[in-house]
Amino acid sequence: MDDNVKESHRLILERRKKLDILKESGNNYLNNYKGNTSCQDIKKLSFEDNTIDNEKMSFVVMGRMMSKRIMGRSSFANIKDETGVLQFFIDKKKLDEDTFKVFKNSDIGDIIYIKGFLFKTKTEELTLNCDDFKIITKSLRPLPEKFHGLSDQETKYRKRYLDLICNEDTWKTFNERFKIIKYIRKFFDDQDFIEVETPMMQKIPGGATARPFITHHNTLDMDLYMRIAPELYLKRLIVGGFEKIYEINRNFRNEGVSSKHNPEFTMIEFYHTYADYLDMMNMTEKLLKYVVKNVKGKEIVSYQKHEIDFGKPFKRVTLKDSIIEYSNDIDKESIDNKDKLINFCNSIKLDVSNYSSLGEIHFAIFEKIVEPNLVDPTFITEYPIEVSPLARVNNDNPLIADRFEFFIMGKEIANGFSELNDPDDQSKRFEDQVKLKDSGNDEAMYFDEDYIEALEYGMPPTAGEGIGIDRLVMILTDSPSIRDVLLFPLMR
RNA sequence: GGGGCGUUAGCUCAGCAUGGUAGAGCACCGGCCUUUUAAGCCGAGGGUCAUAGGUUCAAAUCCUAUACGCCCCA
Repeated sequence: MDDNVKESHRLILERRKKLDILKESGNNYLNNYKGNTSCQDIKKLSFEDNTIDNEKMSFVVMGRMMSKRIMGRSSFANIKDETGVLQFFIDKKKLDEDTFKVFKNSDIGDIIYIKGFLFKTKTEELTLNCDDFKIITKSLRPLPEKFHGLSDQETKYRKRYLDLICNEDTWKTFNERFKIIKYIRKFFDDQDFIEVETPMMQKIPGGATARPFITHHNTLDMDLYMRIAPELYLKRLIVGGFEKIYEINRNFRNEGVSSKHNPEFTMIEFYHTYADYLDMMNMTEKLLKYVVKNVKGKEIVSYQKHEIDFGKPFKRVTLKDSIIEYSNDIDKESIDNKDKLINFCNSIKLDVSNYSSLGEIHFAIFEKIVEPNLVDPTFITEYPIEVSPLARVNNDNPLIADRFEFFIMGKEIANGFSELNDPDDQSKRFEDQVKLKDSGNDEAMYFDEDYIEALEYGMPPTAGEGIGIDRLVMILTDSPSIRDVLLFPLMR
């Protein structure tokens, strides 16, 4: 109650008084009013094309009033709907007295109904000349300032609805986000992939190395984990007979919050039987080119003043070659020399004392010196087997997995591989993960016996991949922070 | 976890180095105004200067701590 009184400062009280006046006249949160067109559709019309016939046409637009310019007898104002903004005109002498009073008492932010015919102003702007005006929903709080809008980052994130009302850029970003997701779906649907759903709450969190969130089921008195990835369930479906599937959904990882990390984030994972990781790379390249073409309408996308060319073939480099390329001190001779590598790590202040294998050290070096530099769309291949516990081992080299990761602007966008379908090998890999977990690595995987059992029934050779949707959206919408592409990012 | 920056009217921001009764624009309220578009002109109102301490005759301003946010690093 006290909070309410405190919140009800003068601006709100004034608007509440206006609401009371509306209520007295019977206009109490009206409904049952519908527009017959949109701001955008009106703007497509023109007198020159003879697409406007004021004799026969009466336009009704519903939306939010965004600005108001009163000049005695005549007034101009703007209405905004989902499609855009339209100017309307009010002539005091033309409206009946009560209706004009309603307009006079309207506030910026009110949801309104306007009806009238079209004309062109001196400055050639198509404008709706109103013969009726109603306040449909009273807005009790003043909107942020009309010119600067809402620019406080914190308020933008916490009160996203205001950000959406005031900032065209925000509106555009989220429209693009959902357009990107739409085209990703279309890409897979058109190739007869089936969209499936798998558990968000899992007894054993699997499919990635990450710390999970724990939750609790009361009546079963059982702890459950929010999923860190859907992977192991999707592969159970492959065992079950699905051959092409995908899932677009949220994953939850209990790690730090930063401009690149939100505790919940969206991934697509997709699986294709009788395909391998090379097929997945080709498919990824096709998918991204398809999405960029359809969403951006061009091949070159600029991100934070860098130009990213999606038109040319994506680079493909092995992990070891990438290390050699981005370090001055390591060459073909020393890349597999552990002592030299450790010396190099010390020289770049990279602590690898917890790692015993060459593969882990390679991977650590890669993450530190190569990853941030992968600006152009680039596939990295030949990942060490130790850091790829769910991937199939390469036929020719037992130290590497048939796996790739894909990077743009130093961000890991995708991770894919030929799936490990040998249950005994998978069992050993899980055991290695459990050892890591026991030695204190709380991101290591659990042993999932049920999954091993599924593999024992036989999973056809399959390739699978996950793509981080948020990071992709960041790049395609030129957004510096993941929070800019999440409607409601987690705020403390 | 470490470092830097920030928090002043509903919104966007000055003011702070050098302490002396809180400022502007937008919004809102009243008046004028028949083609405006950041409309204009005249007038009025609006503040726990993030929070809690401290220094001082006196703190938005200096100091300390805390909260929240942003950026960089691990």
